[in-house]
Amino acid sequence: MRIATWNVNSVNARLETVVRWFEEAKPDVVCLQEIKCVDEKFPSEAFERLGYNVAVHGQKTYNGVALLSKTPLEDVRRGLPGDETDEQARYIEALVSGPEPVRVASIYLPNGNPIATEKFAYKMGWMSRLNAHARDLLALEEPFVLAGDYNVIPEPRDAEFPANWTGDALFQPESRAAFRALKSLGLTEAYLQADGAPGAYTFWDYQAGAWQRNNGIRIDHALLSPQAADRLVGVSIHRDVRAWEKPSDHVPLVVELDG
DNA sequence: ATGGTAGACCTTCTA
Repeated sequence: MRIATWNVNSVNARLETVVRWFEEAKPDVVCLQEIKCVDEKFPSEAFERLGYNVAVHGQKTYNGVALLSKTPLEDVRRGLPGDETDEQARYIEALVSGPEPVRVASIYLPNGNPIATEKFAYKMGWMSRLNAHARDLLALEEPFVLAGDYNVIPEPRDAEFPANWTGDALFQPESRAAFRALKSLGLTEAYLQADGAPGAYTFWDYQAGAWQRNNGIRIDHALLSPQAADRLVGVSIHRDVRAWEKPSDHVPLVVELDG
């Protein structure tokens, strides 16, 4: 089964592009981020027409995440546990049913810029809560995939111009350490399993000709539980989508699991 | 050092 993650930068502004990609890539499960709409404005019918079940955790104007699946979504959880006062819609998780069920989460980790503000503190707090939740999920000893826009550049090789990101929340030592800490819990980064080559970027800014200059970064990631990692067959980045008409600034990352 | 673009929405915020 193919599980994809894609920050679409407004699902309604991007609908034509998103539907086209669904038709071409035929993913089984998709984690969307930055849908930028409330639940009622999510274009569910467009995806249901393609045979997907839909679960949404939306928000007005900002953020918003969704899960789409060919098989029914059960046990849906909206919001990252650990802070009842957090109103930002950045996490949705569900059990993807089927002969070999997989729990899947769509993650939109806070950007955190500028550093030295409450935004960076929020990012670090969010990563700490994600770590705690991942520990809880690992205790279940089930296959699960945490996929999304992590807003973390893990290593210098994950940026075309790493020096440009000095002082940016995406490349701060604390952000990178928190990402490493997640992996240290026993999660497998799908990327490293299948493709260790540098330059495998997932984001190119709209500004300053970043795409034309290949000024990209790798910030969309998929972390797998041991039970999911055992089923990992491959990973691909749909880089060509960045050159389509009216593209998102992110491209889809697709993880293939056996079964 | 600045500004460049995109989206939601209404004037500025987020990225």
